[in-house]
Amino acid sequence: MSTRPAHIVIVEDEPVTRSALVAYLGSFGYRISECDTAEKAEKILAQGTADLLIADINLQGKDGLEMTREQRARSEIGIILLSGRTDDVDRIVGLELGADDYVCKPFNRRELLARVKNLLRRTSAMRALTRRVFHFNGFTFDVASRQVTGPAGGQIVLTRAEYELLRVFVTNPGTVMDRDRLIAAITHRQDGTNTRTIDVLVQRLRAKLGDDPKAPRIFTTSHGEGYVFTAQLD
Amino acid sequence: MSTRPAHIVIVEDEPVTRSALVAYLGSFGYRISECDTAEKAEKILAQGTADLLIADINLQGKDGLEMTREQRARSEIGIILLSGRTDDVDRIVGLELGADDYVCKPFNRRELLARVKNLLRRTSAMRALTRRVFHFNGFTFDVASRQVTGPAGGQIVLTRAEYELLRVFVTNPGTVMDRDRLIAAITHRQDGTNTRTIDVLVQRLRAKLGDDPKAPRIFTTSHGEGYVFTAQLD
DNA sequence: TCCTCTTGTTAACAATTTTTTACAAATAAT
DNA sequence: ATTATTTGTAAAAAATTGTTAACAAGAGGA
Repeated sequence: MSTRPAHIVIVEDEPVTRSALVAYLGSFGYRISECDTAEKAEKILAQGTADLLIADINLQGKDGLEMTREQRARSEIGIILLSGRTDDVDRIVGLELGADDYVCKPFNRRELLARVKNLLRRTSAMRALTRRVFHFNGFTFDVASRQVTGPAGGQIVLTRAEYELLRVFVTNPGTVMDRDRLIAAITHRQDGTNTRTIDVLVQRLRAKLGDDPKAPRIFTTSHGEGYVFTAQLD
Repeated sequence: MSTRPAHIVIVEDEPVTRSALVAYLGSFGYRISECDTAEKAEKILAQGTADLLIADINLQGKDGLEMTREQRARSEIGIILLSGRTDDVDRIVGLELGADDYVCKPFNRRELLARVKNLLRRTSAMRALTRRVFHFNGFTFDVASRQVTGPAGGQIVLTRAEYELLRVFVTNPGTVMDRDRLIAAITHRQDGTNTRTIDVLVQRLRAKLGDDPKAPRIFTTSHGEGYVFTAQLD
């Protein structure tokens, strides 16, 4: 079965270790995104396409433990922590935060690969089942079934692009996202899609959810930057 | 979470370690079955009710590695291996056989508990995928007998291709699958079958299960990509 | 074998969705 | 206030999908 390769995000600020990881795992056909800071990794994770996160526990700025806490709050992505120290406390804290595994450096590549494989087997099954439902301004958005229910209770049918766009917004509330990022999240095409497509899609979402651009409550325009989801999620 | 407690099978021939494990994990509400040999454990595992296997790697007779190999061939149960030695080779072999984790004695109880929790979170999702009878939107789909029963109770007869297609959908809920992948799943031919065949088959499935493409609840079109099964499995 | 029936496949055209284009309206800067 | 830039909207164009119908390939029976 020729299914798409798993997407692994690697966060490691030590260049040697990082490139070794990227090269080794990449050679097994995985799609790899490499980052040197938590912030860059989170941009990629926000798109919701990643299957596995491999993060160093000691990063400049936000560290692997903090990333684990934040990711676990919002997704069921697989998490493997890397650490230079063999510290019992660190390891237990990481695992209790929800990291699936904790590997100490220097690690054996074959062992890491085996752990990656086993974990991906678990998460690929999980991803299909996790049900995520968002509530905002009286609307209900079920990501799995792709259904939106309005305040009055009626079904609101979204097209694929509208659904993808709403999913990106809802999973990144309060974050201004530029058109390029939004396009990357919704398009299935290779070539460069016109950024104005986003404006049209936002307009259609606004029309379907009854949001007025002059007094926006859900999708707010950030002039010169992009759009933000400004509804309160509850 | 008010579901039944997870069922953990512990195989350890050293009485002290075993009773400590049983007492500790049992105190967190798990249902524990304890054994001192692989053979006794397999009798329990054969019932198919277990969620997690914790096995010592060095047992009299059949050992933990052999158990891992055998269990992995037939089920997706979670497996944690225990070992007295800190042996790289043993650990890698265990992981490559499909064990989810490998813990060296003497282990920290809190760490083991964290690993058990994390793994159970993964396997509970997975168990749903190895199901052979699916329920969704009032329908019952028995994969083995190829029978579909409608909400009203009547039998719905599927053709071979329709059955294969429904099986692929139901075993990959929430995953957008392109037409090539769906064709590969339903046809046994090598030559290039027209991808539009899928559209026609999806249409026929929709007709038989009463799904409206304009407001889909079961088979959702992902424009430019393929189709997704978006019914909630329960 | 021939016929009949069922299923799988293809083709054609209608309907829908996505993307582009064009222009009006709004915003920010000079 | 004027200008340039950016966004909102509508409508057309391009791409994709829904639907129907017809044809082909097998299966089973007379």
